[in-house]
Amino acid sequence: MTINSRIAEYGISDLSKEFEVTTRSIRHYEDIGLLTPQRRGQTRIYTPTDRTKLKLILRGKRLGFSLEESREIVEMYDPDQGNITQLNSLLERIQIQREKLKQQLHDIHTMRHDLKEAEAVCRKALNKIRS
Amino acid sequence: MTINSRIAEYGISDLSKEFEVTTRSIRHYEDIGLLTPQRRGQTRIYTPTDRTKLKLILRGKRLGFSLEESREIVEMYDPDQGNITQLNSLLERIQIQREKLKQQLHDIHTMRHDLKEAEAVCRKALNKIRS
DNA sequence: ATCTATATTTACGTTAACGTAAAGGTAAAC
DNA sequence: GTTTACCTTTACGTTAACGTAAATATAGAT
Repeated sequence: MTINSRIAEYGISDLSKEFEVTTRSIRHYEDIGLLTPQRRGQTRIYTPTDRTKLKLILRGKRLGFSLEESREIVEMYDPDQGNITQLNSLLERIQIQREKLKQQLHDIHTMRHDLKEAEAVCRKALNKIRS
Repeated sequence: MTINSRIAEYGISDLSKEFEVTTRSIRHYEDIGLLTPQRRGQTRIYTPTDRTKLKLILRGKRLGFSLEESREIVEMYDPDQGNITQLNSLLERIQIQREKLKQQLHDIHTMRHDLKEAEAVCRKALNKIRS
């Protein structure tokens, strides 16, 4: 894909390489409506916004989000700023995400602590063997 | 399940209720060798160690770990403290887990920041409507 | 004794998130 | 002008992590 590098746009393999994800996956995200790139002919052209959305999806994946959960995140980045009801529902979902992240944060801290212990036990065992 | 409550053991539905997970899932974890409860007759009896392992599995799930990834964690809690090679490989895997958690931690912080921004935008839009 | 609750095994079904292969279009390079 | 390197669509396949249903066992309550 030779894409104009002065105005910001990307080909599918550009994104594929940058984020180390297959083109199949990127197309899949489009299939389910998470991405909606433009077309030049029949070739997909991605804007910086598309790129950011992809980044959000992949970050979600690293945190164990399903694609449906990531859809929420993506929609928060690119919200339907319509009426008050929608905005309030958005605020609510933001709050729910916060809670989830809080729980994950707690889990990570606990797991880090456990790993420290595991390492200590391990090192002790090694020392015992050496002596 | 009526289980002796002085010595610590649990029935499958005890654990199911405590951790809000189906008995099917608990049996599944046994099917793939993540749990190995004793039997009384043909009924499963879980020790505190089993319970802890289950807790580790579920914590892993909340962080998006696959069951195979959680197997690593479980085995760290209950290691084959055999030879030096095994202990060193264990130390290595502990380090790998650390890296992964570090990345997740970073992702969480970024996402929290993004959520804050999203909320701000949202509140601004609400204020604009009201005025 | 029989109802109720909970346990078991077996086995087929389901969903998400892609993988993979086939068949073809396009455009620059040699 | 034909290879090379991409791009496309279509469609069937795969894996993980259970769900769900059926048939059966057991133990305590009425």
